[in-house]
Amino acid sequence: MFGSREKEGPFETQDWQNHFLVSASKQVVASNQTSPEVYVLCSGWAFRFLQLPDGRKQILSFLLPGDLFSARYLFEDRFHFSVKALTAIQVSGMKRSEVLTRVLAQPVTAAPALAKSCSADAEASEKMIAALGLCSAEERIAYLFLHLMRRIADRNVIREHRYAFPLRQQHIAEAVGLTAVHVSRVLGAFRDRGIADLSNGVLEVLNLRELQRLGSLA
Amino acid sequence: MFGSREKEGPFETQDWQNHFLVSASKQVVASNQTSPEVYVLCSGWAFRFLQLPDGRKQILSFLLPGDLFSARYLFEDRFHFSVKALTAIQVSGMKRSEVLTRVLAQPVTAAPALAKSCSADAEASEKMIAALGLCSAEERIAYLFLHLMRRIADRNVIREHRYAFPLRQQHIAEAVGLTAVHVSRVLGAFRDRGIADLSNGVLEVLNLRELQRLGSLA
DNA sequence: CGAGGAATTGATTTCCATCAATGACGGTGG
DNA sequence: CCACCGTCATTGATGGAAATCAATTCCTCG
Repeated sequence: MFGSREKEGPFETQDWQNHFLVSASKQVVASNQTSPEVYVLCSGWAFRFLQLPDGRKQILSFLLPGDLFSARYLFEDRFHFSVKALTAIQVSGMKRSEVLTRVLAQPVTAAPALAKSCSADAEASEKMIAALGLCSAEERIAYLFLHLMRRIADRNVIREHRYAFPLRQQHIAEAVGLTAVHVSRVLGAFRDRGIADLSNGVLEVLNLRELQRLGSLA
Repeated sequence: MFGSREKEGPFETQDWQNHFLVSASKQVVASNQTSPEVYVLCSGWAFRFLQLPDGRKQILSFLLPGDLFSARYLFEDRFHFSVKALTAIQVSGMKRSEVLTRVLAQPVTAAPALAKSCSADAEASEKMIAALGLCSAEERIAYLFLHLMRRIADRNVIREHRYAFPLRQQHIAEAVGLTAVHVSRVLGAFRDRGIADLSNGVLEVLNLRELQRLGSLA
């Protein structure tokens, strides 16, 4: 595992902590893999996904800086998904046993924080189920944009409705259950209708109201 | 809330515990509702769902006897989904504060159990995302059948590949993102091809291999 | 017996997939 | 510097899976 990760000496600061770099498009963890560490994404974008034996791939969620790969893996050592770097990323791995000891020593403060993280993940998953089960192509893509915009805005200051957005159309397709060709058509329609423009890794929102009307799910 | 639940005297055994009955098709909790209690399904089937303002409805999961409405709601008092009884059911409500106190008093034993429950929920949600994003109508329905069969088999002894299965075709449709009409056609095809027969609330599996080939997702 | 929900079946339409060709870049090496 | 290449995006033509519309049958239950 981590076959192609690039370790850097200066990051090895503690025996229970472990930083490394992964370049864009490289896989970070594989489904079914076990690991004595839990991971946090420190910089860049990544995504979690499932892959079927026949090659079909479903992106489950995108990971942004600060995200745990998944909060629930504090108590489980086998991954049930794979993770791939979207951009070049920095990852921090921490010994599970160490983290667990610290968490269990402070249950009253740690438990709600963990629960909150799990709960947010679960809520996002369930909203995605609704989007996939109920919504049209346009609605799904609008939903994905709004969901990611909110998460980005929670971390960064956004100017002029412009968001750094390193997704290829193929990633959007794999996240919302469409083909890349159809994603291209929908994005073209969004541009033509003055709703949003995703080009060159930047998402520019031209008509937030309309985007919300399509993708709010609320 | 619980506007139409039927409370029964004999069940009021403790001040922090609270049993009641809900008849088929009645809603048990509403999205956005808060509650000082956490709930366990004691008998019958129910389902969790999201509903959009325009009326579209997505079933998130089915609840079987023994299921918590959702493990993560130990730490949160606002539901992010609604629950409806599929059959007549018995529900047990327990004071959240009471349960929480007991859990936090025994973090080393309770935390992994809770985590396991959350993890199972999350894994199921993510597999459903993959099914909706990647699979055909036949594959999705086969997946739903296999998933529920496994959960039923964990609780009951199953004879001759026959499972009590109180779902209407409309429920299947709302769970896997299809219309009831199309579900009818697929179920008809399953019968014609000797794969499975769902009639009168009983699912009979005629060719498990083929059902697994369609719906295993593995 | 009649009423209403559930399932089935047929006809048609719609949305998205598929197949295929082209253009726009950005890097690479001669 | 520019020909070459691979990746990504776009666009058109066609096909297919599931939705929609509509009619009929089958139950169950009052």
